[in-house]
Amino acid sequence: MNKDHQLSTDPYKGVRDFYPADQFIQSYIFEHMSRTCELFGYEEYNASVMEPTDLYLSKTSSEIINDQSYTFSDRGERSVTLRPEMTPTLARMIAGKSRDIPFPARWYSIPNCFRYERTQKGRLREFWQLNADLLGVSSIEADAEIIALAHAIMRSFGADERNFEIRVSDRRLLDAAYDAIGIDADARADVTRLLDKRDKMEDFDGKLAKVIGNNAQRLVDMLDSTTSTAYLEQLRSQLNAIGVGNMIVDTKIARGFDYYTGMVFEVFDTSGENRRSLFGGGRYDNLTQMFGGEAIPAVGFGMGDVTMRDYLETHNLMPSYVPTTELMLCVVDASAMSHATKLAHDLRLDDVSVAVNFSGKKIGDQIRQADKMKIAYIIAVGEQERNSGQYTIKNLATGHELTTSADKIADHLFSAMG
RNA sequence: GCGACCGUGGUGUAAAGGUUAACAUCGAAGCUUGUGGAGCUUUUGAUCUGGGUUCGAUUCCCAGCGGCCGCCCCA
Repeated sequence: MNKDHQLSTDPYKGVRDFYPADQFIQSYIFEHMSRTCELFGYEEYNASVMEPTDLYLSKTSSEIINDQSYTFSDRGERSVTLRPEMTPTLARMIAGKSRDIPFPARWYSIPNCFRYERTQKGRLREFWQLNADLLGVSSIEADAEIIALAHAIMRSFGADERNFEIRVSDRRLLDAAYDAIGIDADARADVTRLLDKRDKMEDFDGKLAKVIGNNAQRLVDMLDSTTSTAYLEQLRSQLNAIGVGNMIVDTKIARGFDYYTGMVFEVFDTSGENRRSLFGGGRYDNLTQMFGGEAIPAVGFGMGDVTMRDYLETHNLMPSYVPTTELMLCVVDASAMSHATKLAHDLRLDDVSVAVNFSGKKIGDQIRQADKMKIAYIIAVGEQERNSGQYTIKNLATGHELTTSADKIADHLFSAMG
């Protein structure tokens, strides 16, 4: 080992280590996402984190792929990109087997994605993002289901409807206004991006005027005069019928991306200080066309782990750590070690998660260690137990003890002894 | 890519242009050779990196790196 250069224990810039307590939170978030998706009939899929760079070129601006992605050449001089998002991968997979997939298809995945950019609150270089998509149908019921799914996941985390709201709009509103005013195709993407940031931007009017001149005021007036549409009201009524009561129409919601074609939505944190956007999605009916086949209508959303973790912290919804290890066998002296490992083996056959303490430390230290690891139960194993066949289960939280024979230990643990 | 603030043991804090960088906590050992949470004793362990100013820099200055926050961007 080179003495001049001490290896750092820090993770790479912008990515996280997940120590057991962190991974517990991560798993908690993933499990609620997965479980809720599956309750709605969504099937899980996955893919490699590496994609050919070409996949992102047609759909994405060159600045983004050049400056904000992890792109490198492999040994065969192919250009490879670590996926910055999942949707192109999904479109690729769907288009590749479109004849074999029964539509409508309901798919979800929780991939990690990479973006090479400056880190800040809620934004890291590696994040995980639930992607849930409903493909092959363009009906309003599909739009409603996607929003209801997003709502159900928030509820599964314990979020109250008062603590978040679902702002919904429709890209067709924008397109109609663009048509009416005669904004040319080149300017539309820029105008949409401006509109998307309208509330948080300074001098919005000035910047808009720069792009479309004196049509700016007409456009703003036209959009502001539209408070809702028949479609959005129908969507609201469908959502009400399936338990979603916090949808609001907000025609200022645009979403930054060009590929949306219909309903768009964004979920906001409504807690006092930061009423920020948590995640969102919408309908994109043309995306699979880039693979040359027919267009497959689709609607979906992406929900990031970093933002959700922040939300859970803000609203005191973080779960407390519970280790999967239920029991630690504390070995009183070295001569009892083989007896303890045999007992552990038998308990595992009875489905008990059990660890044997190999430390050789004093029994008190072993108990302290089990307590620090938040393990619920310990059994001291020594000469007494070996001779008598009787074991004392101790609950570390309450201090209660219960003595029983080896074959009854599992039953007692599962019947939630105090 | 731009800007603000920050960088002292594993963690949280303190101090000072000049003797041995302090406190708490955690870790290790013991008081206590079969039962944890308290107490006491002992003990390991730190000034991000490089350059400059200076007799002397961990402290001041510059750069880099890292953190955090904002902007840009957000596929």
